Amino acid sequence: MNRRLTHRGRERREQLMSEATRRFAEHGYHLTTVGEIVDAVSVGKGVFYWYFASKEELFIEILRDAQLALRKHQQSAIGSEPDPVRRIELGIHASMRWLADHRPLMRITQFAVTEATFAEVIRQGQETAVADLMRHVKEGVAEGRIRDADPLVTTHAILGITNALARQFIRSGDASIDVAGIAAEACAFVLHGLAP
Amino acid sequence: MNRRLTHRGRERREQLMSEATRRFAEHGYHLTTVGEIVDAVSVGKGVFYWYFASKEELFIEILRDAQLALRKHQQSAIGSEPDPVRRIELGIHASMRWLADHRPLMRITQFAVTEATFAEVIRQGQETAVADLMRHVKEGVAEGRIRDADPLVTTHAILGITNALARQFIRSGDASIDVAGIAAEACAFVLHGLAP
Amino acid sequence: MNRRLTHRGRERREQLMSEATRRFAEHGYHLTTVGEIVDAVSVGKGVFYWYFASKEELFIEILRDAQLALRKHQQSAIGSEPDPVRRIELGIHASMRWLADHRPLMRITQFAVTEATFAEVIRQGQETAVADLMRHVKEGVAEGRIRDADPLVTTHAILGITNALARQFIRSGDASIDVAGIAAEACAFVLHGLAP
Amino acid sequence: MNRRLTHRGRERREQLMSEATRRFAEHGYHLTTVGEIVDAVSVGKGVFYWYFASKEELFIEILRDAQLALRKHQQSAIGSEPDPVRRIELGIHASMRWLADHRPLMRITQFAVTEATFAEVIRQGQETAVADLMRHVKEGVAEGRIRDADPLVTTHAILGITNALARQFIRSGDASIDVAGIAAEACAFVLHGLAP
DNA sequence: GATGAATGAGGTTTCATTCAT
DNA sequence: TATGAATGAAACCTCATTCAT
Repeated sequence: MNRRLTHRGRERREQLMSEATRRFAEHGYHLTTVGEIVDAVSVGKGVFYWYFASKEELFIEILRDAQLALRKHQQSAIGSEPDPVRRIELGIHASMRWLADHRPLMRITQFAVTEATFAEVIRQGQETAVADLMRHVKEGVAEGRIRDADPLVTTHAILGITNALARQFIRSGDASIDVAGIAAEACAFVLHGLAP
Repeated sequence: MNRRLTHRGRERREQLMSEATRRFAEHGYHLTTVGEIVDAVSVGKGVFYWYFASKEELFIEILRDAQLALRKHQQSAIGSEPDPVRRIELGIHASMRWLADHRPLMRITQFAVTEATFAEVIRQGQETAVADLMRHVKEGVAEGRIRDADPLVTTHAILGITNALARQFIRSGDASIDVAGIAAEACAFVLHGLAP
Repeated sequence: MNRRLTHRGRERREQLMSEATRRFAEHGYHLTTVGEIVDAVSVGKGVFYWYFASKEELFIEILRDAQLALRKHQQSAIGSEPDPVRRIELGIHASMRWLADHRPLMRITQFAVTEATFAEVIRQGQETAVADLMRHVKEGVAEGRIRDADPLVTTHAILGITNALARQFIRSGDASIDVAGIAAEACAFVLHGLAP
Repeated sequence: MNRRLTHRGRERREQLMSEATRRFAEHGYHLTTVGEIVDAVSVGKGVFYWYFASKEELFIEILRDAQLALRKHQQSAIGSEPDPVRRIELGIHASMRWLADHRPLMRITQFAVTEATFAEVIRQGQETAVADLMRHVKEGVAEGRIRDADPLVTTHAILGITNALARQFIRSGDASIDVAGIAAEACAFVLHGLAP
């Protein structure tokens, strides 16, 4: 499946990926058929298998790309900010922004979490995300800026809030949503919890 | 499907549901076949369709039962506690306990979230859960015990933390996990966020 | 695939096997499709997979049955004949008779020889056939009734003649062929070669 | 497909044929794909169809070439030997030698026998081989050197032995096999059968 | 109540062949 | 000559559901 592609080939491939992404997001992996995808792009079925080894492999590729892109977006947002707490805030804002800009990928990832087939890919992505974030948490604890609790739990709590709010408030296609506002509320909760 | 069942009939039905629950949790909805379920219970396919209108209906029933049971468990744990913050804590502990005791149902619910087919059922359950919790939050805000932010967001943040930690730390079959400890950490984060 | 079958079920299964045998013999394994077979029997595709795990498994079953049946036929023809040379003659006659009566199975076996997929099954059948025949050959050599050459080669030579003549003279559907005559000529050649 | 080819063109063509021969011999006709062949030779699919009208035509060409080459080899080995029995012996030796030197072609021929598609080609080759050999047999009978049986049957018996022993003892890639020895045993059997 | 049998649309994938470049 | 891309029929197989017994 590592073909050398012409310009036209690269375009086709991306066309198929984007159509597949849309449909996977809308109906999930199992209810999306290869037939639908190729019909939507108006090509024969063979084309699909010219560019992708299988439906599963395509899904995994989409998934990996998404994880990579989100991470890159976070890193570029955080830059070289020295304050660990500030880094966490920047990360939350960046994630929220990216998820809002790539809703289908958000849904695909959420779906993949529930399928044993993709567990390994998800696990790797999670692991990286946790490692990235936990670094900031530990540093914050060391500097006395963050409550001294189990950093792994703290990390998962932060991720949990971010994802839950993203899922709830920016899942739908409604573009008018105040993404920055949601991110700000997430940050506030992360920083203070329920404390008034 | 509202049959009057004999004693033996009720047993069969429950046997099928429990087997289905186990398999849905392990392989997901789509990869679990009716054939597998009836084979595992050693009955013919006709039996399945005697008790359930369809695979989908069965799944929905499992889902509804789970949501109901979790809610009951929470309510009985909260009792008539007057302090809203304390009620939230009790709710978190109860949820964590119940999820740990019903891991397959936790996984099934997580799966259902991603399927359009079950969106409505999930939405209803969520709505109830949010309403239940938000009552405490609003009361806490009114009493000045809780930071005055959008109560809906706050509610989802609390749910997000609870679910994320449950998913992460209670998902596996490992029975030796310190459920109460996880719940306590969740409460701590909910109450203080990162604040030291 | 070890189902308990009803009477009707057993009939269906045999109907499918016999239709498949006919077609495998006529067009070979690859050019015979499951669709053709079930259409010829006027059932849905699922029926095929209810009775057989796969097209390949069905083919193997036909093959094994054929090998077994031919061997039984040979053994019952040979009975307890004490003379090893006579046993060989009886075996040749029996083989020729059976092959003439089961032409499709003859063709299927000949086809299977050329497919790596079925090599193992064929090898086992061959091994048994060689062992059966070689016993007579060795005994004949010991009694001075058979030329003292490598018994394995001698055995394969006898099998080679039998199969070649069967293939050539009784392959076609022409029922008027003098099977016993062919068998007699095969025996004559086996006994004397070209010697006048 | 009767193109005038450049030198390089002829080389390409032979390269494709030799790769195809190898693969047809190893996996059979149906399981060998045009894609595999062109990939192995590192050319595009178009090249294949530039040199050959179809996969089938290619196979037939390989088959015809093989039959022709074997026949030439036999004839040159027999030369102008006057003794018909000796000619048969020389033919057996030559066949065995050639088959040992061209194992893939031996396998391809054996496969082709079982496919209706190639029946005609095989029939023609067989016919020629039978005619060639039968001439010697008839002459031998006329000279009283060969038992007076149906010459057609005798001819097929000789071919049957030769092919069976070749198949059994020369099929594998094992180069250490005593080809001349096998041929000698084949001749012995042909000359005397089982007679001591 | 219960079973084995049957359905058949629909799933993923393959592959000989053709075509535009 | 040569390639990558495209075709699309057809292959094998699955499975929710229904039905006759």
